Amino acid sequence: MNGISMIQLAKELGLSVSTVSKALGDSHEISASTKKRVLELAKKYKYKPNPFASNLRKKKGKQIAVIIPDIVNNFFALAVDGIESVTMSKHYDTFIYLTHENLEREKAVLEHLESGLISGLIISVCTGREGYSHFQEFYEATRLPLVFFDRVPDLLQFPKVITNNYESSFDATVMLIKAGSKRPVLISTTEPMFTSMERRRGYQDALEKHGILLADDMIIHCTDDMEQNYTILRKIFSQKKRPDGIFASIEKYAITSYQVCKDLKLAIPKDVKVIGMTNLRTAALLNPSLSTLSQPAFDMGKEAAGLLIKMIEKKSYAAANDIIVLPNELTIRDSI
Amino acid sequence: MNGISMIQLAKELGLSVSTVSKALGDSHEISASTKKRVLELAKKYKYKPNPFASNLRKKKGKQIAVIIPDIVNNFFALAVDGIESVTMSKHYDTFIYLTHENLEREKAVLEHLESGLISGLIISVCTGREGYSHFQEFYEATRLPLVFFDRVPDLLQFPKVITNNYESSFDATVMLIKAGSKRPVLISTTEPMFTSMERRRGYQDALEKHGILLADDMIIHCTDDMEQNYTILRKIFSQKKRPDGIFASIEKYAITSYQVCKDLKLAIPKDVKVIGMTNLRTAALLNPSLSTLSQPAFDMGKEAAGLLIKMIEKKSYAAANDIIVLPNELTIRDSI
DNA sequence: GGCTTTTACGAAAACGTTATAGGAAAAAAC
DNA sequence: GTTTTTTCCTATAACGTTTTCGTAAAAGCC
Repeated sequence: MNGISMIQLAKELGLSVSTVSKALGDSHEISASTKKRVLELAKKYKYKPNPFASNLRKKKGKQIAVIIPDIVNNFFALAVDGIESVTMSKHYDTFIYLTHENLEREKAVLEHLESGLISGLIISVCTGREGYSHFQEFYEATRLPLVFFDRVPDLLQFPKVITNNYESSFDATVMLIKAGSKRPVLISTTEPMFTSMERRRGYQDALEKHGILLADDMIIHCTDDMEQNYTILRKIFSQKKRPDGIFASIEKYAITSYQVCKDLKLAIPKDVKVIGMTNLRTAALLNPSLSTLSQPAFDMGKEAAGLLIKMIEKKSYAAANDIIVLPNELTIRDSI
Repeated sequence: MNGISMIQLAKELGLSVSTVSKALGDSHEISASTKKRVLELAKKYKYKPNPFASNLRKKKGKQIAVIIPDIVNNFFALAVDGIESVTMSKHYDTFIYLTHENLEREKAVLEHLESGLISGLIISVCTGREGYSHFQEFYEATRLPLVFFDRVPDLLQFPKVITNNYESSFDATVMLIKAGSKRPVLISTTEPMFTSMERRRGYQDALEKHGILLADDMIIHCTDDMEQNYTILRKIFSQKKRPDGIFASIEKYAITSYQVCKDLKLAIPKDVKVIGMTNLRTAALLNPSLSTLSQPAFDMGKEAAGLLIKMIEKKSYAAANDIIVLPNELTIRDSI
């Protein structure tokens, strides 16, 4: 419909289509002079190879997909930024799909991508109790390289980019305790996930090490629904025997915690000390400034994309169940 | 490489490829019984049409692209969320490209997309003084539908989704004045852009209407570089005759304004009253809570994507230089 | 029963590439 | 001068669809 095709180029040059194709591919079979002629005419007409024809013939393309639960979240936005910085420089195109923590949607996207539209996949899974067999199935069906980041399925043998969740959660909890919290709670997701498990382990071990008994109600499970979370937290913090410390293991939960404390007129950090796992740019500007455990989101995206492209381009990279671990950063501010 | 092809389906069914193709396309040329047989076998083998072959033959596909300056920005993240919600439901795939306010990058992406990879394009332009001829050229070359949102090139005849920037900026400025600001400044971009012009007009007219003389230094130009902005603002607010009100026309500027006021120990709203044009979810939690003029980002994305897909699917939709105007929302909090 | 129309399918071309195989001319080897 | 090798190009067959056209058989019509 739009631009000129290789066939037309060949015709005008008095060459065969295969010669033009090879010339554009800088093949050694083509003489320097011919290459020059071809390149010049191609440039003159702004020739662009048709990606569909090319992908069809080569049975692969330079398109990858990113599947994440949410984009309105600084962590994922930064990760996408990191991914895009790599795909851009390597001349890959990046599809984006949002699951909104909906497992069915995640499965649907995966099934859709079985068509072969892409050559690789970067995923941060949505919370779901049903296991991760759909990823395995996707891989069996397509044999496409996939890389997980942050929210990874621990049982599957795929390359992953994660952070030192256990250690940094341990440290964050210790900070809460040292700041004077006698009864710090963990706000976690309802769904079992490797990431949250690790954070939980860090939290628990820190409590244990400091002789604090872990009561059942000290691990608070929240959902993806902010209003529901508000209700849950408000109820807990309205109790007489309310917690005096919060380790919010997800960005959203930190925000809601602040909201609840504000509405219940609980002073931070006097009444409640808070550390939030978040990449909010405004953390320092909150009232009071929020102490954060932030993930190297941009770098995680970069690493994941770099790994994926390496896998796509080098077939040798078969035994790729690498796990890249990057460190989280603990920033203490006024909320503690 | 992966799944089964139509050819194999046809072979197993004892039908021709064309019959299978038509059956899967629910053509009237095919009997109900045959359709049923085809569908059943296709389902059994989880047949997925090869999108490259299909796109090549049909000369179009169900892929669109989104080009935005930034994703680590609540406004654009929400817009992408809105776009994705539509493309997802209409079974389109969405490419994402980030320009980071780099005009060369924007041009490069556009040129890359001239290959025909996509069937439509949604853009929010990056700040740049060189005009917008590359969009026109892209359109001439591809005849592909494009929709602009928020940051639109006012001179080009393309469909656009914008907000009532003039009116809402007027209102926001009036609020600052009524709150007692004698000398409210506008923090704007260095680059001339339709959006910022409109906001500026609203600001100016509000001043004029309230008898405040607009001095040269009351419109502060900031860039994309947050550190540089910090320096600029700090200098201005360190002066003896410093401003007593801020209308930050971009999310970033609001954050930096807070940072500067905090560092200079200027009390908000006592010393400086602030309204920020932003979609920050944490606006209410800032210290003090930030009064905002927020854009209906999600809905803008939805509208833009809806419009684009309508244009892609109905060829009749030629004279599409619609302009959809959505209202901004002014939320007064403690910063004023 | 002879005619036209409809139904239901198949053959083949096309979409624009890339890869394989082959071959003429030029260069190198002896 | 003949043989071998290298250089440089072409023809052709894919890749997996969709679409156009053609045509038997079935159905409708009088």
